[in-house]
Amino acid sequence: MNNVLSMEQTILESATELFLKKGFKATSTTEIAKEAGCNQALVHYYYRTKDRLFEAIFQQKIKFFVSALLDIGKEDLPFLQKLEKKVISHFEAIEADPRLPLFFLTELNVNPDRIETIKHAVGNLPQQAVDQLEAELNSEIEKGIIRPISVGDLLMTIVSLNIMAFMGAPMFKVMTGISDKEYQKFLKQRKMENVRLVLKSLEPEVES
Amino acid sequence: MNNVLSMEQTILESATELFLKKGFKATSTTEIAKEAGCNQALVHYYYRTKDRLFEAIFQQKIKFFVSALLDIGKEDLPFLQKLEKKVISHFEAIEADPRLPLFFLTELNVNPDRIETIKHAVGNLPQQAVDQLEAELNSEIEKGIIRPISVGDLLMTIVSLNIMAFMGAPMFKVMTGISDKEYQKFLKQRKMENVRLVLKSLEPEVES
DNA sequence: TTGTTATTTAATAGAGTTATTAAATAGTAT
DNA sequence: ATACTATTTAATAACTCTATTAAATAACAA
Repeated sequence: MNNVLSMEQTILESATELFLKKGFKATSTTEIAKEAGCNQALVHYYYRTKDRLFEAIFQQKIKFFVSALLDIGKEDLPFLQKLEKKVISHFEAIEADPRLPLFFLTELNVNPDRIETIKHAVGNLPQQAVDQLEAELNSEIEKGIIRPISVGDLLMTIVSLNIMAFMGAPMFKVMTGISDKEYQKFLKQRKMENVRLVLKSLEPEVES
Repeated sequence: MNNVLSMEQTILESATELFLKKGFKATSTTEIAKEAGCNQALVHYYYRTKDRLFEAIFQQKIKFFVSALLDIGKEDLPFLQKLEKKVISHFEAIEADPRLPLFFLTELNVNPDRIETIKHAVGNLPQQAVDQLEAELNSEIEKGIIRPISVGDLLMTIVSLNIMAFMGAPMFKVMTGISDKEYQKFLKQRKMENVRLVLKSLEPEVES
């Protein structure tokens, strides 16, 4: 609880808040300085350019987000139980900062070059995790425990359900007309709903 | 195929492309004019302010998007078949312009006031559609054909799966390392995968 | 206290932004 | 051809933004 942060840190935190809230382009270094309580030139003294400052934050957030999603439970549980845990921890990782998914998607859309930043920040961690999941998945499929499904489809399902539960809030509220409080209630039970959906999606088809 | 659009129309179209690509803040009226092939002042002559121009486009796109999602098949089909059709037409509506969901979410995030624009543009159409779906849903639940589920959960599932299939592309590519071409293949089969997932999610639970 | 380095600020160049105004050009009706 | 209106442009006011530079202040070691 060091309440006396260095100005360099304070600037980083103010910038983080503003970039997450308004995006790269709509945030000015003047604004960041004002928020941090310092002269605008100081922002440039510590981080040289607005873009470098942004990159530092973007990279940090990507690392946090990806590693939160990929720390694979190494426990030796049955596949479906491990998967359940994974869905839950993924959901909770997004819950920890629900602004991140939209932040990444937006900035990647405006400036696709930042994909390189991501690749550099996360390395081949995702690829490894996907490969491992795929191996386990195929093993279960062969055993007939779950229906044939590609690892891409499974991942897309998990990520879609979990991310949109948070990111889709504004749209969802408009469509259904529910209040913030009701949405909080909705979110509380949505985590287990997503688990149920994912597990259901793996059940072998019943021949009709 | 009227190739000779009025300059007013040309400006609107150029602005649409730029706003969709780079967002409100990162697009300048100068750039719009250049793209349209006219003087910058002309943009203001026709639309007065950048914000009014944006609002016109935002409203138009919201109307297109929402109505595409809500034109409920009035055919008298069994519920699950109607639902299947709905999932498919929703998917295809997004496919028609995959940039729209991220566009709405981003601009709504930067400027939450635009929710009013949406409400004004779509009126109570969504509420009506949701109510109707809810009635049909509850009727099927009572009949025991599908498991108890809230209309919110069902809608969230459909919208999540369909939107993220497109919007999540950059993230998905980074995670799995697949190419654009492979992603196109993935998308082709994803539509029916989403239908399967939604229908699966409604199956009554088997008592264990 | 003096010298040295680190932190912070004021000032400003240079570019880009929105929006307005008056003038120029094109189009059309009489 | 003349007058009237619609379209388009040039010019510019008033900002805001990024980045740099030199100067001021604070911190600290000798």
